Amino acid sequence: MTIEGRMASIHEPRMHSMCGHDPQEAEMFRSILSRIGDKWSVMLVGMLHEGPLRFTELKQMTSGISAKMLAHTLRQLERDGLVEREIFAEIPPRVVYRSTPLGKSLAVPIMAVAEWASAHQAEIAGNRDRYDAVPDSGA
Amino acid sequence: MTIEGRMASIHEPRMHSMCGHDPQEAEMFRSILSRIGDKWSVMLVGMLHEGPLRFTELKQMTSGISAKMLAHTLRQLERDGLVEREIFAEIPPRVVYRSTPLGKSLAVPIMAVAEWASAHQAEIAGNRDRYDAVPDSGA
DNA sequence: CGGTATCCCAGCTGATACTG
DNA sequence: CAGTATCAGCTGGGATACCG
Repeated sequence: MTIEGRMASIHEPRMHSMCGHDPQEAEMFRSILSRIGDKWSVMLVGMLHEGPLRFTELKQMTSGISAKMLAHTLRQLERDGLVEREIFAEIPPRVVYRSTPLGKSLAVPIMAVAEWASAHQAEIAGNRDRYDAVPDSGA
Repeated sequence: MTIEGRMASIHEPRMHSMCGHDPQEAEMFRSILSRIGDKWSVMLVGMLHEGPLRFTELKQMTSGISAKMLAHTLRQLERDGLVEREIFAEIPPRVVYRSTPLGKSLAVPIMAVAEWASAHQAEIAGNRDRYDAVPDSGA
């Protein structure tokens, strides 16, 4: 093994070592990634990272989401321990969602990915257009 | 606004400002996130970040993936400009996939998320078990 | 080896209507 | 306000068979 190889193995995380172990761990790993990547989770974690919000506020900020999916996604995030739900016994009812410490810790790498997506969306849109326009690269 | 609040607004990215602008940009943003979060993309980007691999190697390393989904996911990543495909006109055929600079740039935040997932999988598994076991938090 | 074509089902998602 | 219930459509993704 080269010096560079050894240094890489010390400093850089390796994807293979994260998901290759046993099938159960790999499934857990993937289930977390797919939770992160589903249609609304990232956006909701990002929203709640900035402060607690109620159901309707989240619905208004997250344009396009239906009440059903908002409730469903929040239940998933709550199940994973990423958000907390607080119900106020009032009329009209008030429910506030807030990020847990675990949720906040996820928000850090999440926001890095979101920043990447934001920074490269024009480039990716261009790549997609070029790919879709050309039947194959050589012709 | 507090000092902390002002510093946060300068230094921290805000999710709302990334996806709230116009619907088209928001859709692009979400399409990138869902690409990142789909069942296999993250794993493949991670694998290829460590070096070029051929189709069969990827298939073997990424346990559980079908040929169909491997091909499909690689096409998507190629379309986005995240991976490159090189075909060698040999018998038997050989096709090598490698990460592009754009793909490598994505690998950085991707690996951070993957590390987070790896580090917290036990905690999340525990949270899920507890959530599933208890009908409601008070009872 | 490195795919594609086809079939098929589970589950995600939206729309609508209803409730405490 | 903050949901749930139900129906229905679409898509993701696996199994299998086949091709260059």
